[in-house]
Amino acid sequence: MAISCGLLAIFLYYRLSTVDNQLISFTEENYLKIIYLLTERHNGNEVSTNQLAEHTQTKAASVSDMLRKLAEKNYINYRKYQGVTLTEAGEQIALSVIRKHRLWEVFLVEKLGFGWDEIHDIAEQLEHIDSKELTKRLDDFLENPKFDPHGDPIPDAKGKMPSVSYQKLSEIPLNQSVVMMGVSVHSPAFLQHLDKQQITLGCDLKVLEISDFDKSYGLLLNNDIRLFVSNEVARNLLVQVQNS
Amino acid sequence: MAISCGLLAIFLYYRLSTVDNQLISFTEENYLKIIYLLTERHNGNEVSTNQLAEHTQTKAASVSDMLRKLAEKNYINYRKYQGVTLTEAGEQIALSVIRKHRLWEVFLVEKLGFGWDEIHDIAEQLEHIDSKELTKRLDDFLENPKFDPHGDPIPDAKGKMPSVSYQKLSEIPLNQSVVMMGVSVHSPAFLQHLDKQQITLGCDLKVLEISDFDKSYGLLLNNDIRLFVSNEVARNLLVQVQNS
DNA sequence: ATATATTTTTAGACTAATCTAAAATTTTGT
DNA sequence: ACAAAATTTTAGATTAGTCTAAAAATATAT
Ligand SMILES: [Mn+2]
Ligand SMILES: [Mn+2]
Ligand SMILES: [Mn+2]
Ligand SMILES: [Mn+2]
Repeated sequence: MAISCGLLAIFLYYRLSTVDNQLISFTEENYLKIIYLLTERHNGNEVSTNQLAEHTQTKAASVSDMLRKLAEKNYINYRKYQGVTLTEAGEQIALSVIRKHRLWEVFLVEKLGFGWDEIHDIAEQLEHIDSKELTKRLDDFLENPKFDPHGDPIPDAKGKMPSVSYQKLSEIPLNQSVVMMGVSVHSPAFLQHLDKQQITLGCDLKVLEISDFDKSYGLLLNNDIRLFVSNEVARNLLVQVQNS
Repeated sequence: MAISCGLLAIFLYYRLSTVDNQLISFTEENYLKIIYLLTERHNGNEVSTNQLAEHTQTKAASVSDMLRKLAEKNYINYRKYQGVTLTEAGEQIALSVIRKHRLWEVFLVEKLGFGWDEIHDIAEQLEHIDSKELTKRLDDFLENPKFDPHGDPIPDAKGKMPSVSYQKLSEIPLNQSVVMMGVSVHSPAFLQHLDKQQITLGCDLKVLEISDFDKSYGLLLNNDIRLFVSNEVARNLLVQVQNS
């Protein structure tokens, strides 16, 4: 009985980063991850302080402090009032965190049977577990998945994000058959809404009509079922034309 | 692409405890866990400030501060200068952390193929992941293990620690056949030392002699192999007489 | 029993991450 | 182009967790 033994508890806010042996906190990892994702969403444009405040659930003043600190550590390119982008070092940390987040999400769905709407908050915690060997073995255990349960691509062990070319369903011409590849909103409410209509990753979709009345989309699902989804839904479904 | 969505990042030092909806930090969880394990090791006697300082890798002054705080939250019984024990509330938190630690250790060995000497530090991180549903599903996925890879019992979901009755190999009479059930030291060095001699959980051991020269133990392993282990090793092997 | 040694607590200080309020800068609208 | 609005940064505080040094309490040893 009894755990113990010497180094029983070396915990907390700091761990040795896997990237360049600089100390990095959970908080810093989260900022870098969010900057990466927002930059990606804005096609490479700078991320603003207010945007970061919104996504970190803090105030702009707190973000300014953190940006100064991240800039000192050379994780971000920062000119006051001008927004930020990641440096190469910062991007590598962000990609490592995103890789872990998405691998754990695959684990939660494929191995533990969670629904895709239940996993994000748990992955927010697991993404900070620091062990290169663990990530490697998890990746193998999951058979090296390339996409997470929301269709998001998983960066590889070398920190390279696969490029994907998805389009919004709302931008696809009528009667063009496409495959459902991902979602651009990850809220449980949205994902559960899709579940109810049997819209899942990999399903076949075809826009048959756009209603004059409310701009909702009349779809053919899996060449079989007719259904309507709101314009909002159509704009958040990411699809790809059949690759023949 | 892009994760994001509203509550993307609610992180850090505080989470809602699963036990009684009081906020509890990683640090507090670690103190409670260590108090539990040291109390167990001392057969229910109070744990001292200096012992905690050693095991938390901090100084006695820091421990005193934390003890005041844990006592205010009614997680420990604390009279100044007299050491501490856990309250029922504190014990439940400790057992929840220990349960998660040991379940994750089983996962790392059984599913990811880690050696029993490689898992402790990773489990130190994973034990703080806060999701009752995750723990429940992990437990099922692992087929409800009762012991971790070091032979330590896993507390059940209701927070009850199974009682085990192991003896040190050094206290077993000569020629008594016993089963190897656990280790009382968890250092990688000790575990690797056992690996080299093929001493594993569940193996059969019999003390054939205790050397007059250096008090080392001459053993019969699995009714087959003769080997010597140091007195130190014999005192840290936990065994049980065959339950017929 | 009393002096000495050990352990524990307190006092005062520091860092990371956060906040509010105020000042500085940039953007927008006419 | 310039005033008003919005955004961002700075100033000054707060909290959790830690530290060192000093004081207080307890344990030990003759
Ligand atoms: Mn997610
Ligand atoms: Mn995802
Ligand atoms: Mn362990
Ligand atoms: Mn263990």
